[in-house]
Amino acid sequence: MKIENEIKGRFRNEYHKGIINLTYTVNQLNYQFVQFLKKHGLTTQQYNILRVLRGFRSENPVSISFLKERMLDKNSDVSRIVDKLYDKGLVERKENPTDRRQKNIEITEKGLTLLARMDDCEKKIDTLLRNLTVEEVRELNRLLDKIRS
Amino acid sequence: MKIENEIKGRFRNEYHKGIINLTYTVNQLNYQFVQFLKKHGLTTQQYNILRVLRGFRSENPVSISFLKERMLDKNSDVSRIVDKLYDKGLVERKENPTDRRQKNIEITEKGLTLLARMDDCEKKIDTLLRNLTVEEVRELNRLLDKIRS
DNA sequence: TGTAAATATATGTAATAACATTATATGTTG
DNA sequence: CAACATATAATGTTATTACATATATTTACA
Repeated sequence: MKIENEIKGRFRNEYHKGIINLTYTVNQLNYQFVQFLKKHGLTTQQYNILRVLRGFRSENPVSISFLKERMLDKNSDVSRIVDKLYDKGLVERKENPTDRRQKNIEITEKGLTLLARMDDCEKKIDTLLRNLTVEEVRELNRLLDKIRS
Repeated sequence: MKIENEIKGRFRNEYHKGIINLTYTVNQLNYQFVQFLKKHGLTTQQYNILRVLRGFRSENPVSISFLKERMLDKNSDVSRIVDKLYDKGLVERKENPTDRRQKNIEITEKGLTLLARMDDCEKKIDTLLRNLTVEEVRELNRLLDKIRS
């Protein structure tokens, strides 16, 4: 549906409509995904961190700031998000012996098992934009990159 | 910058990249705007509600649920957002005599004065997508509408 | 070496969001 | 009209976020 009708708004111009449309669409997509993750007892940020940990588990153990760099929101309170995951037994947290300021964070077996059960989440993510053709998604990515350039 | 480099991520496919790119870009745009509004002591939601109230002030007074329908996030806790605006003297809140379940919310003179001082906010909004041409914004809007269709 | 600066993480706190529940009012239907 | 359903807003509660500050460690360098 056109954004004008969905939020019953009045727009000054195409740029104004664009920014509202972006926000509204992302809110809506995010809501779907949050509900999905909730079934597994995770927040979006917790899920993202688990995935990064799995992605790097064969390499060196990673620090809090390493995780932070990979978060969509650079202000994320990774320390406390990891805390939550630790409480659930999904990650291990040890002092880094070579730099005792840092912590080595690793995903546990329990964490890996949970992610495995959640593989449908990834499928879900890839279907959120299913109404677009590949070319359209490519064009969307180009436009988004340009917005931030 | 390309999204791959900004979040140091690895994407399964164009669709996956698209959803991450959307989220990341909106987060970034939103952050800019939040910092901007903060100077005036308002949150995004408070600002949006004030603008709707100004937009409709010549018509009938509006209810909490009317405001809710016009929020980008349909789950917004409008009751308490209006509370904050009321505490600041920016809105008036009266019982609706024809349906006492409802409240009539109106923007005050003080609220209007604040919005007038904030007109640069609207200019700011219209520049957030300045890197795109009008045609590109139009295409962006088309793609976003299609995502939600 | 001693001291200041920088780095990595954790904590405190107040504001906000998410979700369920409650309170009041109105609408509907037998 | 009584009983129940629905609508509207407010409240309670818990978790999360944002931002500032604290603590511990390492680095730089006079």
